[in-house]
Amino acid sequence: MNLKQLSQMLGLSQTTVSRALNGYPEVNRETRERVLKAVRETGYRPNKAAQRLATGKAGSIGLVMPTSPGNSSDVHFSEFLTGLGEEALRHDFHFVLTPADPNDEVGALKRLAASGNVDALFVNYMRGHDPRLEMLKTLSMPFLVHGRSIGSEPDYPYLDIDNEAAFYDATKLLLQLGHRRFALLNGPIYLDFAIRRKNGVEAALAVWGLALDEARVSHTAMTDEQGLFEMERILQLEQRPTAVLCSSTVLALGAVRAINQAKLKLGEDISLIAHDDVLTLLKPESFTVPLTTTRSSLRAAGIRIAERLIGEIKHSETFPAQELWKTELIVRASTGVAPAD
Amino acid sequence: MNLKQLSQMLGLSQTTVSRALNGYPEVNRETRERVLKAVRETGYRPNKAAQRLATGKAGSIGLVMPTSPGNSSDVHFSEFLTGLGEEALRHDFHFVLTPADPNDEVGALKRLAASGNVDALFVNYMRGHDPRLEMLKTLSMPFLVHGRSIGSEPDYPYLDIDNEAAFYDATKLLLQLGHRRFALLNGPIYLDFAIRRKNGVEAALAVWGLALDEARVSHTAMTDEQGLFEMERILQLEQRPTAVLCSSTVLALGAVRAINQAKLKLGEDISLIAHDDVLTLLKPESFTVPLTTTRSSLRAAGIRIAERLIGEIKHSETFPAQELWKTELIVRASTGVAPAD
DNA sequence: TACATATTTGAAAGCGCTTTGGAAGCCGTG
DNA sequence: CACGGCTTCCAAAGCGCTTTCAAATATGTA
Repeated sequence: MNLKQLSQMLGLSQTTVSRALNGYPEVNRETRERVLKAVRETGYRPNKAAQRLATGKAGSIGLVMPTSPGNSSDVHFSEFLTGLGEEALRHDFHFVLTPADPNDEVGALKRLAASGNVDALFVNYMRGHDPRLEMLKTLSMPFLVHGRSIGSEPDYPYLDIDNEAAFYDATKLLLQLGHRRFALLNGPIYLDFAIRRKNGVEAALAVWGLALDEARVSHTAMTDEQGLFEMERILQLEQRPTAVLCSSTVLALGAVRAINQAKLKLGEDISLIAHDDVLTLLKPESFTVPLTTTRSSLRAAGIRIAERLIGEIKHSETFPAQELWKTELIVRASTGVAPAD
Repeated sequence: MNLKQLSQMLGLSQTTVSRALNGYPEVNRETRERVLKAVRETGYRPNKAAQRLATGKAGSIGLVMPTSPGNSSDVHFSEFLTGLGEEALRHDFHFVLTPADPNDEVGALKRLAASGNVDALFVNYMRGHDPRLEMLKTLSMPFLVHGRSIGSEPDYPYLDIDNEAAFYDATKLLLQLGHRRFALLNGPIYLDFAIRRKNGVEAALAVWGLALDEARVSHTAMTDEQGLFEMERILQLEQRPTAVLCSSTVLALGAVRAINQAKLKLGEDISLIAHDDVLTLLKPESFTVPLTTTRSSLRAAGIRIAERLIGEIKHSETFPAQELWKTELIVRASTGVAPAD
């Protein structure tokens, strides 16, 4: 069933049917309803390739699948993708995926753009001074960055959360509770968000005239295993910290296990604040001791990013190029007054 | 730059240029070379949408991204995808991805097929009597299954490894070494491969007149954390097993940790065989005690599946509909003679 | 009533490619 | 020389949609 057949069936021209379907105003209400009814009955679906050829729009967003160790296929990425997918589905968009050699992400992106299969690009897992940015700017294809790239001119469209403020505030809370010795379980140091979070912690400490002890900082993949491992290590240091900041609830999962194994009481002997991406599988409120968190939904970010990209493609809408979301500091039982020395 | 311009530039017809590019035989060698040279110089890339409209081939494979807990975004899936991607890249194919609600995988698949964006479908993470099969069969679009679905008529095209034989052989080896008490750390029981692997173990035990004690079996997500957890549990049972079979080296990672923590010697006090998907990040030979494994490369499976699907789409080649790969039993230090009681 | 203005529809021209159905030129053969 | 058969090329007809331009009808105004 194609447009021609459908329009003949209805005794209308292809023009009118096409217009009715695409929501143009200049078609009579009755006619439009008649068309929509027929579509429902026949199950007609416009041919994408034809649409694409006619409009030049592909109806899809390209993304390069990260396959490098440390960020590949982790639970955060999948949570984000779910959001992206939800919104895309709503607009009948889809993703085109290229799994790429981590050493050739720029090339993969370039090929994806040249393939003519996508009309917008999306990148994430930004690094400091990320080389992909330069390339994207030369491309004359809409793109959107999730996160930012410290060290690069911020003249590109992005959606990011205010990582620095989040960790600044979290640290400040802990400082106010009397904590003076801090640990930080962070993501890979080459990633932008990790850099900013660390900056946030350091900035808050500086206000109190304190510095972050590098020995109590870890930069690892964001898995619970790493969390366990690093927390165990840090707890064995002399002068163990009384406060811990975690870049993810996944890391916190391991960290909490280490804390329990060390027979320390969370929220009493040691306080912990984690960043909560609102993962479906891991809720900070359902930890034995509910976790204080800085919260920002990764899925919501996915939805928003899809919304922006699709809007740009469809109606060449312009969105604020740069969005910086505030995180929410939610205090639960894992933070308490610092223990007396 | 489009075909028309290119052909005018060359003083040829579009027909000839198109034929030259697509490798048709009825074009003079000189002419073809002239065309190819011009393509290289101008950087001409045929418009995909137009090709697709003209040929009806989309040049892409659809897949539904599993987002359900337990199989979402795990390291196995990403390894497989890398293989798929490698081969696809070679043929200028790409994937179209739909993240789906785990309760509506059938619907997602259907929409993907109807979208006209793909010309073949791929499914994996097969379950017993998988409902997706019925749907795929009605679709008149090539598809390929990774794995099989026990309980369904095996009349669909698939690529699978012989899970039953793999675990049969592994168990047999252990039996021959004198082991009599077995544990099995398996994947989720609703997944086909888990069912078959368990069957393999039981079949081998039956030959010796033994049965698998359900208390020593676990069905969990294939993470190292679960491996650790379950192995700890099993080691605390009275009459602990002397031999362990793991459905993945990832599970084995945790299991080995539990074994070490229990101060047991791998390959002496307790033997272990894991199934090795040849993950880039986790090599059984680099465990402290190298692991005996049943090996079959997940990435190779990805490559083969892409090859088959793309071949079918491009040249309507027909491949053997059903392939069952044998796994390789590789003996290393983690298996030894059963300890005297 | 006549004319201007909305409102609604349609014919036809693409979008950039593939492919069908010839046709031109060349060769060898009888 | 005439003819069939190759080889090599081309004109033109789609593929199924969108969109421009124009026409037809309905509505309002003087």
